[in-house]
Amino acid sequence: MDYQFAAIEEKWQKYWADHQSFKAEANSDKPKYYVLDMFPYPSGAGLHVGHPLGYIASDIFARYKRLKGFNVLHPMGYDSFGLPAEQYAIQTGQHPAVTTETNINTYRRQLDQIGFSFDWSREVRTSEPSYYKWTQWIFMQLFNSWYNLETDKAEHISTLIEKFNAAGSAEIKAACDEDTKTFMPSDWANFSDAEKQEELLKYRLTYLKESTVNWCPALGTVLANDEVKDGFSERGGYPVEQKKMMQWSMRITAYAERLLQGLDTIDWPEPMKEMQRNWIGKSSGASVKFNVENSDLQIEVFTTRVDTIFGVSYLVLAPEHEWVAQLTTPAQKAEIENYIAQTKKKSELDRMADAKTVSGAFTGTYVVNPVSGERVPLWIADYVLAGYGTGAVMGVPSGDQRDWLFATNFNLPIVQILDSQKEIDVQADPTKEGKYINSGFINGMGYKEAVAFLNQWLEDQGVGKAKINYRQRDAIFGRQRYWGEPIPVYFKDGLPYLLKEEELPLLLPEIDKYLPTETGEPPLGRAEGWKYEGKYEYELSTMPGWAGSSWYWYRYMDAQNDQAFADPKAVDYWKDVDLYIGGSEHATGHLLYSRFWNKFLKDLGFSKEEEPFKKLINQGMIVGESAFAHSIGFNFGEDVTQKFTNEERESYDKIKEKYRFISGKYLSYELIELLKSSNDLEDNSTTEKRQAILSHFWKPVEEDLTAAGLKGKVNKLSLPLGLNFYKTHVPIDYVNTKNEIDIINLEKNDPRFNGAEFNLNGSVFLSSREIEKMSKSKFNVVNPDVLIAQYGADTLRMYEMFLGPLEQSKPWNTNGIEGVFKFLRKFWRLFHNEAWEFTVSDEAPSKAELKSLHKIIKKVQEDIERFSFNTSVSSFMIAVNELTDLKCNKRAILQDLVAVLAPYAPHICEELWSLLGNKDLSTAQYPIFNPEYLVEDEFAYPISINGKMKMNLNLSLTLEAKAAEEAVLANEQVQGFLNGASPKKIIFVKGKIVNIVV
RNA sequence: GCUGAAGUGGUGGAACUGGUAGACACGCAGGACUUAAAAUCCUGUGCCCUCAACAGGCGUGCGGGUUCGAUUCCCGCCUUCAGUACCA
Repeated sequence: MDYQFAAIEEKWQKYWADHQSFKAEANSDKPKYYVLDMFPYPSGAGLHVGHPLGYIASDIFARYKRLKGFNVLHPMGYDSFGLPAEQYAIQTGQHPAVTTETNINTYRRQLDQIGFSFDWSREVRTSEPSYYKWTQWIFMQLFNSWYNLETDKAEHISTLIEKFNAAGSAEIKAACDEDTKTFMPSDWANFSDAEKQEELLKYRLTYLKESTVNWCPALGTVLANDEVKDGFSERGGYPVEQKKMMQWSMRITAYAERLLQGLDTIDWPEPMKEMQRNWIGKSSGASVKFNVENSDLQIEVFTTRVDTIFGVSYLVLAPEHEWVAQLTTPAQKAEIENYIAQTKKKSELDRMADAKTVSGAFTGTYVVNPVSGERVPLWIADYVLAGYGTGAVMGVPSGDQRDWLFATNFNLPIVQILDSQKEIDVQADPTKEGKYINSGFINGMGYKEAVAFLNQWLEDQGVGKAKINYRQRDAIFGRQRYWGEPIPVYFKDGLPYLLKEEELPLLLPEIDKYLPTETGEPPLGRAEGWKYEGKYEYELSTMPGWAGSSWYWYRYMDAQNDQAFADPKAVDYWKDVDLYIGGSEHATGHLLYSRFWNKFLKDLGFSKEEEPFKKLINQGMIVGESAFAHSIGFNFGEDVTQKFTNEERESYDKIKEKYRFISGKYLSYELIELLKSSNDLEDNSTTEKRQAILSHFWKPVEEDLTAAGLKGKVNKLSLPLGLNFYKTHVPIDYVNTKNEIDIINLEKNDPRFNGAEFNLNGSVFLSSREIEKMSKSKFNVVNPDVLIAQYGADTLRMYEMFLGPLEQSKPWNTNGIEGVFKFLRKFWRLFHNEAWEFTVSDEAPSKAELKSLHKIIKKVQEDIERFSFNTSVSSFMIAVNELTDLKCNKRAILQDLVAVLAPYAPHICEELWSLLGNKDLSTAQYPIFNPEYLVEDEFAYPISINGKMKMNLNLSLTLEAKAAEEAVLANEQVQGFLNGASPKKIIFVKGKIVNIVV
């Protein structure tokens, strides 16, 4: 039979499901290997061809590892809490759980038909109570923990209480809030329960605190820093503002250093690591305290250039700094208040766009430089951020360009501090070279010496010390939304208390609608009678999207367990993820939070590995090729010498508006280009063509104008100035590879184009193309279902791999898919005779056949190990082409070839494998590569003269340099190329090249 | 601005440690089969000069350098993409 992909694929997908072919067990003599995909959010749109790219790669890898004798865990699940289902619920009243279930079913159907080797018995869904019970449980562990800086790990909160009981708080070294109290053991004993809880909250790894958050009014919720891009929400693109709110936070900053250090131990793409490093933003410097004149206050600043401290000519506070009001003198009060008001008006975006303009206001107060005793003015300016460092900086104009601009703008002194600084009257010179001048007791020192000396001096004087600062902030954990994990907390006397472990899961209550309450509380405030023990308020925020995804790889290890998030034995066996494939957009979100929770779980002894994902590969995004139909419209002016009556004016404006965009009439793209082309340097025929098009469109305008009695009072503007160009997305299904639009069907089937007129004469109608992200609204989504129906899953899998390197982002087009399909048919035909009957021979293979086979065994093995899937597809084609030329149908060759191809095209390979008389591929092994078959006695050496390749010459591979040189020079053709010139030198690289230098 | 990645035929891309640039595939052109089309098969296909062959010249973003030899290494520049941005 011919290659019947549909029947074959259905058959084997059923077989795999029935036989649980890919079920992994946590006990095996084989070494373990854990291949993980980033689990999807099941959106309503279903899968497009870009989604499976990473899944196909990981599936090939998983199947390959099984053939190589590994016990492979390759699971899949759904990150099923999220915003779209909730917004759909707000619009339609449909419960998010229902929408989610429907979407998951679509995803599952689509995933199944691609033939993935997932162990579905381990499926997880983050929105299932049996799953989020353990997300809540982890939250509770975090609440019950503090970070001990002495042991450098998280510990149970009870060890902190013991320390309070034994020695009070003075000696505690913890990652905690800044406003912790200093107290003696006796004080602690006398604290009321509420006071104790309040104090402990400042140490817990998840805590409630008044903090400045990113508030998104349109979504009605707060967002984490990584969910905000350029002042807009990542999802939905709504504006985000800063707001002070009581919020749950995760003390991820406690782990900043370990998150940074861990990056050096994992095999991740360098850009990913770099993004995380930037996000953590470690900088080392010093903190210095400046005394405020006529006050007890000390302003602490953080600087990375403590060596420049003698060059300080002013200090700046962030406008939001809490001391601004009390440090402003009465004389300056109005100015400062005015400046703060102005700053507040600016949105985050304005502030960023405004980066180059210098602004600020003087408080009237002076502070004292602790090293020089000099008094310098205290300013406020919005270039200082309240959220970073201490919200106060010292200004050193000679060494920092921003400080230089500020000083220049406000006439503050610019003091040179290093003898090597140049042209500081033109711009700042941030050099660290040279010796210090004008710098008191560090004069004459070099950079390193000065920093060490100053840090010590500041510490001795008690006015500062060396300090390491991180940009990363604690992660805001609460979301004012419905469709998320409820936080297992209730409030008693305004203080948060955890539920008991046995009370988990705290189920998401039913509510009447999915909007905030009338009093502005989160949607959970609508749940009637939803109270702990019938009287205490539950926390009304839910967890953020990243909560459920920050530990899910552990759940796959033991997905059904209701006693623990996973059996410790399973965790001990599977340990960590060996290969993780997913998009790079999760660099500072999911991947960072997951590393954080993993380290925490390890500290508490629930897992063993410091890092969860040993190797990470980012698949590139597949983007779409949108198509556009173009239309035009007119702008026209009026004859200024003739005045309009009111009536005329009115009808003129109407006509003007009507023809600004001429709807329902489209022009083929080459005509649009013609219209856009300039008047210069063109022949008359173009001008004529253009005039013809335009007069066609202008005719109705003229008629309308005449009817309104406006003829002669209106000017056609010169072209192309007077034209407007418009483009409309056309569904790409109606556009062929030559960019021709099927206008008949488009007009019939797409309501937007009903009754539309295309072109002037019904000729071929061209669209233009643009590369855009695939999305429904751009009508450029390619659905894998269609391709699978046409070519089968094996072709789709191989084609997606053939498209290019996995990591590279690339536009999708279906141009080459025929080639891959033809390859699979050709492969199928190797096993069949002319009449499409399955025929293989048991003859011994020839040397050439063995060579082809072992070349591909070696190549594919190497390619998969370095994730170069596209190159192995080419190699398969070469192998099959070679074997076809050799007319090879020998079992000894073909059986091994099937095993090598199986990870890429599993269905066709299972079929052939069983036709060859074997059980199924789960019993197969990857063929052993034998280098003997590739040994050659001869090699066609490229002979080059002065590095230019001239010819090939067959030489024995046993020849060494001397003999080879002689043989080359003895060759007539070589002599011909040399043309009498005598070689100066001959380079001979065995098995590679001969180069003759003349 | 900073950080990172990348620029190769008409197109997607290959060349893994400096050693035959353009594998494999698409597209295109020509041919076979066919009444015809589709499908299939065969041949050619980087550019330039040439009727053509032989031969030659030019070619991996641009300009230099190192080397017997550079897509690969070094220096400078240009372009594109991604991330990030008043971070003190």
